[in-house]
Amino acid sequence: MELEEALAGPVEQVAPRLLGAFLSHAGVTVRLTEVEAYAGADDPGSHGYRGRTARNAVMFGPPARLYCYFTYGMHVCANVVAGTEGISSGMLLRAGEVVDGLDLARSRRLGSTDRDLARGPARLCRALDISLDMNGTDLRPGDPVRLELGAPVDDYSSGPRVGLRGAPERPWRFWVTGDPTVSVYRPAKGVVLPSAPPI
DNA sequence: CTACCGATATTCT
DNA sequence: GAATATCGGTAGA
Repeated sequence: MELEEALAGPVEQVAPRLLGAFLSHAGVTVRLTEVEAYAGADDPGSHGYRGRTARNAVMFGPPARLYCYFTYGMHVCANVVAGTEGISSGMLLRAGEVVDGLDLARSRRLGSTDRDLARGPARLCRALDISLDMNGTDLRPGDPVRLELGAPVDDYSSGPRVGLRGAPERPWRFWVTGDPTVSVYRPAKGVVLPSAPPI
């Protein structure tokens, strides 16, 4: 119940609360260092923008569940659903630091340095062995994928989301300031920023 | 470090 | 047919 309460607010306010939280699955635990918020019918960048489909249905469900999707023909990305049931939302888990199960994570990401094990949304899913089968599963203790909030991280930054052509002005990407495991900023093809990338 | 490119499923136009 | 909430490889500075 505690987790649902913490995730009940507006997604752009809840998202920073995920920084420093611990996500565990299949023997690996990651400390989240970077997330992005997506919400509602007025957010063109969100999968829920054009209404409910088979893929995004979980975004419209109750909070504290996992929304997994398949993209670019080969990658799985994971979100935590927040807000209120009936209004689509999701917080994309973009990056984290492996704090437990290091050897397992390495074996799933052969050739990667430790820093890059979960540096990126699809990499994070591979390090944790999160697959599409986990779409819609609960995140409470005792469930296969567990999310535990840590102490709130005060020193975080925000900026435009990665890889979107629509609504780049919404600074709904949040990351732990200065953390080396935060993923590199890759703007969408054709998007030019007015100035240097945010720090 | 940055820049480009190919792989490739699902969704949307 | 085109775009996409991406990654890993290679090339070059």
